[in-house]
Amino acid sequence: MNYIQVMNTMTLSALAEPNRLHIVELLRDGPRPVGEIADRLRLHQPQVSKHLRVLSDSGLVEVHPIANRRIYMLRPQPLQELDTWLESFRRIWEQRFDQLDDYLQELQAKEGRSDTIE
Amino acid sequence: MNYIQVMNTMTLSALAEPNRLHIVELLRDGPRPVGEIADRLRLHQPQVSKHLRVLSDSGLVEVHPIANRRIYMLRPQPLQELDTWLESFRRIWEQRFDQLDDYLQELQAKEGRSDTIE
DNA sequence: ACTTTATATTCCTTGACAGGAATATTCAAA
DNA sequence: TTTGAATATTCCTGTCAAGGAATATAAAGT
Repeated sequence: MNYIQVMNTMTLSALAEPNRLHIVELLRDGPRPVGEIADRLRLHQPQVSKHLRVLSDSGLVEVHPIANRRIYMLRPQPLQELDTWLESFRRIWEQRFDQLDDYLQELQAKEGRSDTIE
Repeated sequence: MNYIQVMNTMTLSALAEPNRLHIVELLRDGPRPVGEIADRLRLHQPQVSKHLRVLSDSGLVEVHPIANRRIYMLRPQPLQELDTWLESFRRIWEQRFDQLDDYLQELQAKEGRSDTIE
């Protein structure tokens, strides 16, 4: 079977915001409580909470409440899906240089085949 | 050397728009002129042109004018960079289950070390 | 019971961006 | 050199999302 890869835009738009991308990159080094994220990225706590909510809604992070604090941690799944989606492009990177030629041949063939309009 | 992967948000926000993502997924199958993209995705030509401009600005596609038409084609680079960026997360997917424990240990160590405020 | 600490939520304003409609540009064909 | 086909651009409008400021909530310490 040849599954057609369709990508989820929620993941992409969550990552597209620079501060959120930074948060994700920070969490790559391990789980962090909200306050520490705010400190390290020099953001105000409320904005960090809001960004974390978006990341959480898109499944990119999960929370672990510990006492007073809430520890945020990366969830692999969405990034793995992104990886799988990219997989479907890898084969193309190799044949790349033939693509345009192929298209042109296809085009010529079509026009040579008949003079009438398709 | 251990390069810290930083990702470009232009690529991500270009891909985050559903119609643009569809265009990219369509171009995965080969180069296409604007009109055909519009037909296949049932979009109006002007919007397609506008989306293609965004994709072009972010380096995701390149144009090849052929007579009257302009053939758009994927450029591998931005997707490859995305792939490289994801690479930096792969190691995490394995140690994942230890992460939270590690963090808690770290936390305990810190608190056990002294009673004074840091 | 308060007070403090950590985090989340709400309200407001502003800017970016997507789609629609109309128009401009470019090239080819007659 | 006018006409037509393919594509790009402009202008307008509405929507949505991000940041700031203030406030709410929740748990811990005293």
